[in-house]
Amino acid sequence: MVGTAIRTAIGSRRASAAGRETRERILDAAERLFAESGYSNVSTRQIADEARSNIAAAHYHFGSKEGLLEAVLGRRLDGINAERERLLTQCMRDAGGRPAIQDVLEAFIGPTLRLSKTEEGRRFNLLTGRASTDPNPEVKRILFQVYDSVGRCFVEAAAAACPDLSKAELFWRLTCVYGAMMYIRADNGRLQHLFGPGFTLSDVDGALKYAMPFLTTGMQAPPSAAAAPDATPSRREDD
Amino acid sequence: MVGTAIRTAIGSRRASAAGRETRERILDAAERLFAESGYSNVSTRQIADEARSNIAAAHYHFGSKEGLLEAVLGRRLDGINAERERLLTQCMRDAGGRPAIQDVLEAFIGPTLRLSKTEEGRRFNLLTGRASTDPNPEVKRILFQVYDSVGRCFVEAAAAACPDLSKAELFWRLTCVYGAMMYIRADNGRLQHLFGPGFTLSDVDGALKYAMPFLTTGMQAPPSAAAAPDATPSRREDD
DNA sequence: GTCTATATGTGGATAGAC
DNA sequence: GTCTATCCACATATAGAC
Repeated sequence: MVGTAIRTAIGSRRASAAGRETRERILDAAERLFAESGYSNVSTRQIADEARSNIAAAHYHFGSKEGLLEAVLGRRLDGINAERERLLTQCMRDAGGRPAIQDVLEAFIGPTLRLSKTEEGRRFNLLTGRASTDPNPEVKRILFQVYDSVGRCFVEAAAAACPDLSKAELFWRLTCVYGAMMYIRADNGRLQHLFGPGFTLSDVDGALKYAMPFLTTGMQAPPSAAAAPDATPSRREDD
Repeated sequence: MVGTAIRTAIGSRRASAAGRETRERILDAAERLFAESGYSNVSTRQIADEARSNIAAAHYHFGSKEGLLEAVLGRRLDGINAERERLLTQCMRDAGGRPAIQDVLEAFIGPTLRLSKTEEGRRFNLLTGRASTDPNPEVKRILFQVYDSVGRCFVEAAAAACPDLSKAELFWRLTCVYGAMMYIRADNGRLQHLFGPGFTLSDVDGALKYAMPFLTTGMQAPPSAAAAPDATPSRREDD
């Protein structure tokens, strides 16, 4: 509705020690509360209170609640996603355009999973994991924008790593990969509830040791057309 | 906050043709709107309008917005989850306690994926997929309650199908399975956006043909301890 | 840049007529 | 059972003093 909010406030911000501190406190508070309760369930009031500031300051710095979410995401994702793209490009180049799928998965998923080694990183993963299925159009728009570039790199690299998969099969397999990655990040507690105490999705080593091989093996499954029951058993056209 | 809402209204409901019609119209409207926008982003007013009724009627029949969500979920899940449990129990029994993992996955995931064959089933999957990462405590409580029993059946059957996996490894693999299943249901449009037109998660045949084998193969990966780099290559203790 | 006070809208829930 | 009218809490956003 008010998409044309005052972005000038952001552009005209100049170095001011006190100002930057407030700004960062608001970002920290927003990140924490968005992660805990979800974008739509948190008010700018709560954020301002948590930041020991007030609503007006939040609007002064970020123009709107939407702009605040954008800033919260950009603050961390700009760096993370640049690294993921760099790793993806590099493993493509190192392998002469035919990377191993485990390297591609590691480049795309590894950096995000490892975020959970710190408490604030874990919180940020919770935020993005929950946001990934948020129906709010504002949230969707921002996510599509922030993840578009790295997502394209990933699909391209995965396609190069699995040249004998049809585009349809790649689509479904990468959906499963995305799903697993986001579910780990969103950490909804379902499996912990079923498995009892002692199991946690925040265990980065467990994720790398157990989830990554699951996904790698799944990606390496033979193409479904060739694996169909009673179908031509051995002939395939490439590779 | 108001968890002790008037449940008597539900209990005291007796057969009344006009009443039941209104009730069903409200459930239909709530299901549609919850699926579209998420529980927290829909007001009871919108639901009442969509049902060509009013807020008071919704509160009369369901006591609260929370009670309404509970009824929306129960209406379909009671049947679906009973069927899933029946299938899981059956494939355990048929295999003498050692079922094939693909049968377990099919029993647990198949019935929900096939819901998407109808438009209203697809909408319902959207609703539950989005709800699965909803941070709202009301939503979490209801989901845990509605899925607890079938979830335990599934974990038990999966453990029986994969006896050589440690509990930790099973935990992580089933997390991946859950993640893929929920991501397909939540259908956030990310992969369609990256793959372009012609690809859709509503394609039930595609899901069964491509996603299920991915998950089955992942579950069948050798245990990670034995698959560790440069580790003992062939000796394993069971099976 | 930061605040208080406020404008303006909408949320869930209920009272009470019919 | 169904409705209108209403209570009250809280949302985003802004005006204007400092």
